[in-house]
Amino acid sequence: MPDLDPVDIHAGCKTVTPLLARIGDKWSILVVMVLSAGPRRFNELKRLIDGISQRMLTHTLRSLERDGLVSRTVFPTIPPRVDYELTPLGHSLRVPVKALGLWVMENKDEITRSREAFDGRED
Amino acid sequence: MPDLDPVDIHAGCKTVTPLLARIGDKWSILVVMVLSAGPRRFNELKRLIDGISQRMLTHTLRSLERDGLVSRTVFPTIPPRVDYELTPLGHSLRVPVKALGLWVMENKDEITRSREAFDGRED
DNA sequence: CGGGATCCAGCTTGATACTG
DNA sequence: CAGTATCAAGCTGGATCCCG
Repeated sequence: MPDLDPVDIHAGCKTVTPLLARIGDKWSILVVMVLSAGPRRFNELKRLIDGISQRMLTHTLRSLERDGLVSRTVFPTIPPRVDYELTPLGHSLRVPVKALGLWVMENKDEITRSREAFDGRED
Repeated sequence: MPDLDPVDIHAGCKTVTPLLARIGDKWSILVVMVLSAGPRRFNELKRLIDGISQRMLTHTLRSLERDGLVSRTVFPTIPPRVDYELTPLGHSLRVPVKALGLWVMENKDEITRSREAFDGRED
């Protein structure tokens, strides 16, 4: 499959890039990976994810929930308890993301060297 | 490989997320995919990539070049001619990106439905 | 032709304070 | 405990003009 048709390329990228942008934001992948071990409560996530603010954790979880990657379960107790868990869709996303992660691990040194070479030849 | 260690997860994500953010920007994937068919000149790319501004094409190409995904060749003719081409590293990136693209194609309907359901239950 | 320089609007992220 | 509200800073992307 040569996929050389510019129209196809555009159509394909317009659907893929938004997802890449979504999971490329500052915290989404981290949240997904932490949740891959099992359900977690809000403050549990906040503790496990070093450096995230309350606001950004809320935002990230809302976005993931909206896309159907994470489910939110409220226990009407006092104090309130809310569990977040990866949906099957969320779990399935880990497969291609891990493939990309593997690519990065295999090539990050080359990328680093390329950057240093590029930055070095600024006269 | 259970990868349940929070430290490992953090370490892994801190290396993967920056790349995701890079190729998740507005134009990078599109440029890479168009270049996968072979080398192109600057204005050729600008014509092929609908809607990109001169500034963003320059920026995107510079970033990709810095990371070693794209090579830049200048022909000292008049008028000047500059060819951009995917490096072997750039070509290899297409594999995991296509895997992610496939995941999106398979699940975009479910994502769309989830979003509509989520937005619908805003009271 | 292939850019660089400048300016600006909008979005993303974070700090902080408050609430049921 | 699990958020919401508000504000501010920084970054991204686009429009426009200029240049060898």
